[in-house]
Amino acid sequence: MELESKRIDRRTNRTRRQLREAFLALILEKGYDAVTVEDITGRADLGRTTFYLHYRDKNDLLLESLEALVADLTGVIARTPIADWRTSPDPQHPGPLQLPLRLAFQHAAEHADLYRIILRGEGRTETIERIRQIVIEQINHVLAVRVAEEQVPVHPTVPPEVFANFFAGAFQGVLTWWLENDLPYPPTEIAALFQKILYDGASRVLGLPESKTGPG
Amino acid sequence: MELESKRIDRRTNRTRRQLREAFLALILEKGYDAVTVEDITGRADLGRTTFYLHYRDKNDLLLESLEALVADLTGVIARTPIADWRTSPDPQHPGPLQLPLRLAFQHAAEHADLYRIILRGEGRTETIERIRQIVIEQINHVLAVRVAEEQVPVHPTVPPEVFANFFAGAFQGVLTWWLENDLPYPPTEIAALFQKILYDGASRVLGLPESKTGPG
Amino acid sequence: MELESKRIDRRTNRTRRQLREAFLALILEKGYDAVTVEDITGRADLGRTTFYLHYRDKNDLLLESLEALVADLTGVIARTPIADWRTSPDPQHPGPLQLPLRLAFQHAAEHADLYRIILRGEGRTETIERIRQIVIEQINHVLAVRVAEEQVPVHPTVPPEVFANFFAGAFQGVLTWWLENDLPYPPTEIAALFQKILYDGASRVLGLPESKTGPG
Amino acid sequence: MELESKRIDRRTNRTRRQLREAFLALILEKGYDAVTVEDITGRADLGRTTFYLHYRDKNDLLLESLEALVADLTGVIARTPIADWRTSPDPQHPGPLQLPLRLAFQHAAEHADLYRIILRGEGRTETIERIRQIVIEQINHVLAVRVAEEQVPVHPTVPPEVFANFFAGAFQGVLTWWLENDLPYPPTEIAALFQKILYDGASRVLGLPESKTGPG
DNA sequence: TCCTAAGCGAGACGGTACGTCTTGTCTTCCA
DNA sequence: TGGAAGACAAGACGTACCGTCTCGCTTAGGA
Repeated sequence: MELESKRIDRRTNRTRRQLREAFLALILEKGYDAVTVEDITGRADLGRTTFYLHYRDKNDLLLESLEALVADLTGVIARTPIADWRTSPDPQHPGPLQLPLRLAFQHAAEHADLYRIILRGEGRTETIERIRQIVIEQINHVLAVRVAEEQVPVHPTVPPEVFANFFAGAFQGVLTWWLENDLPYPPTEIAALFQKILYDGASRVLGLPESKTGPG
Repeated sequence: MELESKRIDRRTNRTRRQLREAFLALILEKGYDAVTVEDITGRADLGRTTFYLHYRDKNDLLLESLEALVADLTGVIARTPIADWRTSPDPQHPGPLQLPLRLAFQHAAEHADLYRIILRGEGRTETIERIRQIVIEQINHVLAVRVAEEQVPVHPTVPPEVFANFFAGAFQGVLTWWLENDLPYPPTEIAALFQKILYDGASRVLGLPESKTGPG
Repeated sequence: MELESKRIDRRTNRTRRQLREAFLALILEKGYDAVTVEDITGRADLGRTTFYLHYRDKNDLLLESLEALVADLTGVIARTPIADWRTSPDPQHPGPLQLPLRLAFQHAAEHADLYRIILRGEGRTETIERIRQIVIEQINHVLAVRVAEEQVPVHPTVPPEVFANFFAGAFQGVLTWWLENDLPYPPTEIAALFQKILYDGASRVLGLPESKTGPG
Repeated sequence: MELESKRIDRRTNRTRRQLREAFLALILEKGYDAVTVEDITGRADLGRTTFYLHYRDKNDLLLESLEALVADLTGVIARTPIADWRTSPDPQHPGPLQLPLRLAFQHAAEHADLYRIILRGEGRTETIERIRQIVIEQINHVLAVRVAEEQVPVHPTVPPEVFANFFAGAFQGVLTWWLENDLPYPPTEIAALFQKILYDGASRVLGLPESKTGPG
């Protein structure tokens, strides 16, 4: 394993970091499309050739950062015992994905710039789609677990796919707004607000007269 | 009115339409970035120069279509009496925006290709953002009306902005999924599903144990 | 003949004159290459289409003027009896081409702007070459006449072609200088100076010690 | 010296030579105006971009060659001792500029193609004008020296400027004819013919009856 | 006096060339 | 051996003119 990276020159890491940082800064300044390779190497004080020594193109460089970020997030979530997902951090308001949601908001707060880049769709919308898929998979997983393990009678008034995309979209919407407005609430709180709307529904949240149908 | 359009050559409309159609088709085939002006004029059987006679650049051409679409949608909604918004089409399940939501899904069904282009973020994400803003404005408008006219006690357990972005994101999420999967439900039905999740909340929809808190 | 120009609108002449004058003025201002058809019609207060109604292209328009000029000059010369060529206007200093030379300088004075344009090589060097050829033909004609009619023993120390090109070049050189310096001498005088150098030779004109060889 | 040309890629010289040669060949084939940059790079087997890497435009490329040529010619003349100008190569027929004239014809013979291009007025007439000015300066220089150093009584029957332009024009005329007719005489001989006409005058050369006026 | 052929303007259109910009490859040199 | 410098090809861009064409308006001269 790792055969190819035998003995990486110390400079290599430095160079790659310079390129990465220059690029991210430039994206936030001018937008992905407007940034040229020459901009990046200029800002990083490197020759244009050097860029191609490390990355195939602009997108390759960005993906490196984004992949790392995605990996980090999924790692953080994977390291929490699934038993805690429902009740933690707040056993008063149990709900599936409580913990992962909070962790996601926290993760976004810690890497706000990168998340902004992603959510603005800068890195060719693929990444935003990647994250969407991760969210959807987690939801499907949880839904499946509920059916299988918890013996809940399955009467899906709403097709799981619709629900999952509703969830993922709402999450993206709230997260984007939160980041673009410079985190007006702490991560825990925005996570709680999100869950309140999601689980209780607009009718209760807004104090609307209840619909006449039951839960399905 | 129409003072500025003195006396337009009859050919003009034909030419612009050809360009528009060629471009939209090409975007769906190869994606916005990969389409060159020469591709467009080639497909439209026109000279490259002619393109620049009508549009400043690729984006200008796309925006024309998108602006028209947005204007059409807002027109459709504006023409419905606001009194019908809550109770129609289904007085059994009243809810603000019932009608506009259904109209939006119907509009998307009628212009599925264009909506796909927009929701994939092809036309430089500005348009997707435009639509988001329109949705958010409508929501804010309805929330304001409720407070002002209906004398509902205002106890916003959730800040309106958070709710609006939740709503807009969820809508975008469901709409995207629906279009990318070739409209697996009729517009009325997907609109109903969306409203069920939104108004009733995930807990009731999925049959989860209710949270212990009331509506706010 | 002239069947095609049945009934020429009076405007036509006016239009062509406007175009011609605008073009010549513009050439003197910016040089032939830099003048566009739009420049011309703009200056002439006409539509671009109208230009092509009368001329095939820029060069065609210029040629019209130049052809007229050349025709005029050859006409003027042709109308003088060849018997006068040698001795008039100054019988004291007889010399072939005395009269045509003076007429040419006078003609240039009367149409100084057009001649400037020609001699600067603006109208694609063809015209300058045309005039050169006319001069050379006249010289050859005179040389031939001398040999044939005057029974002069032919001992051409200098090949006629060389002499003719020497002559034509010298003429062009003096004429150009004269026009570019705003006619510092009257036509008669510059013609006389030219002939003095040409016929007497630099040695006598400059007071150099004579060459040891005779006339040939 | 040469500080600016730090370290030029070896390919550069090769590339520039290819471009130069392709261009000159094409000018002789189709004329300056009809040659496009793509023609040049096509012939030179280079990319169009590469052209702009080395030259600003077509004219810039041509000027490089022409400047070099002019510099070479003036260099050749400047290296001859001025004492030899009058009597060499032929002390029998002394005359100012004898040597430079012969050198000029020889130079033209060695670079016939380039001279043809110049004399046809291809390179925007500036260069032809440059050479004219050089000739005129040399003549003025010689005339001034004669007056100052040789104590010749100054009775300029002909203004020096007129004489200089006569000379320059005649030289251009003979040179052009000589080149366009593929050098029908060796350089030495055409130089001698030119000087014979110039110094002896047309009357003696053609065997005309002498004018009654003396040299001044 | 009408009416009709022309001159004319406006502008769409295809085409060619331009000069610029960015990309990615490759080569050579330097530390 | 990593990096800098820079030549090069490829190809898209947006602009500038060109010459052609069509469409209507205006106007002058013959019926």
